[in-house]
Amino acid sequence: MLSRLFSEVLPDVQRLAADWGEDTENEDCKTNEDDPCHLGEDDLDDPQEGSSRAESEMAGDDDDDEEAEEEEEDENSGDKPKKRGPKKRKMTAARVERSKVRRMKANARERTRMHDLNSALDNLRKVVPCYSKTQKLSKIETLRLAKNYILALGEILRNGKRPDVVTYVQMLCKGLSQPTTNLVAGCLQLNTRNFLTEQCSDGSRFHMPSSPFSVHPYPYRCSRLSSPHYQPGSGALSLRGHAYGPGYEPGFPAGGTSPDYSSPDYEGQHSPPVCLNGAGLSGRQQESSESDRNYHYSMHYSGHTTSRLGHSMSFGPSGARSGGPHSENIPPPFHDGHLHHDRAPPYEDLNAFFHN
DNA sequence: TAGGCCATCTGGTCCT
DNA sequence: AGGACCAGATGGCCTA
Repeated sequence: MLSRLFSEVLPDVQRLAADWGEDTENEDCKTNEDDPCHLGEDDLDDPQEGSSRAESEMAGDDDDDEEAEEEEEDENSGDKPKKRGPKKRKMTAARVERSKVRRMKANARERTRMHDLNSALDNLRKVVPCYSKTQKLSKIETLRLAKNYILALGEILRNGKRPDVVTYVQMLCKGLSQPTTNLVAGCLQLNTRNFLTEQCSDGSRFHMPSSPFSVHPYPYRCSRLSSPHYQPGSGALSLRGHAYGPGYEPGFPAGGTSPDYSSPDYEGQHSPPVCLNGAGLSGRQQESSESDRNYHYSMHYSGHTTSRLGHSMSFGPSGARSGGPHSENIPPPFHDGHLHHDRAPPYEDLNAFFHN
């Protein structure tokens, strides 16, 4: 039955397709297997409904036959009043197939595009003050934090002096969600504490490192477990309303006790290194058991390693495309799997720019 | 279970 | 025609 129907209808379909300048021998259907854009390999395993639906449609000939039959009926129904306007192209079987293939290609492109976008976002995550491979900032928070970070750095450069930590954190956290705010505050606080112990022998005041981008001698241990002041869920580090809670250290330059950032040491210096503790980011904790293992959360500044500048400067609008899909122009040290203190954040660019 | 976040599909629009 | 981009819809996953 089906074969008879097929043999009767197919010639008409082929003739119609030929009338429209399309060849039913067109390799579109075959290209589904050869097309690089075709959903193959993992795509075929994609549990997404749409894909499976499209594939099931691709596999089914009955639908096409029905459509072809309908078209034949339409052709014969000359009694009906003709519609005005541009004649709508009939969906021949070939056109249906082409449409499906086009849709699948478009889906594949869209996936690739979103993957590129996400990889770019990942790279952005790595250069904003808080970064963790296991507890990623959400997309929107990453963008907000990046915007605030740029504004903060610009403000620092404009004023020529460094704000106190509280102000700095407030600048960074403007408009961020409470968990992210806590996170950033926790980062800065922990890092400040580290610098107090490492570089400020007097211990009375927070000081920025004397070198603009001094490299940390070792990766900071910034997990929640490493912070004796962190209290899970307490919101202790909230900057909203200056509710610092038990995590806040009185020795910080809050209020009017701001250090003398106008000292010559500060010329051209940038924001303090910050690191990420494992706490405070709600909803994104993928492997809580990893909190013990993830100590390499810090941002590290290395202004003297200008040899990396060339790599950093390779960031650009065309960077994402030049290396093909999923490949940003990121030098190897930026990729996951490296210790973060090996990374050369683009602060160097800023530094180099103002020292040229 | 509700809400947040995310990946994917999909159709529309604009541009080449 | 086809690609890029966008926004809406949908469903999955995770956490509080």
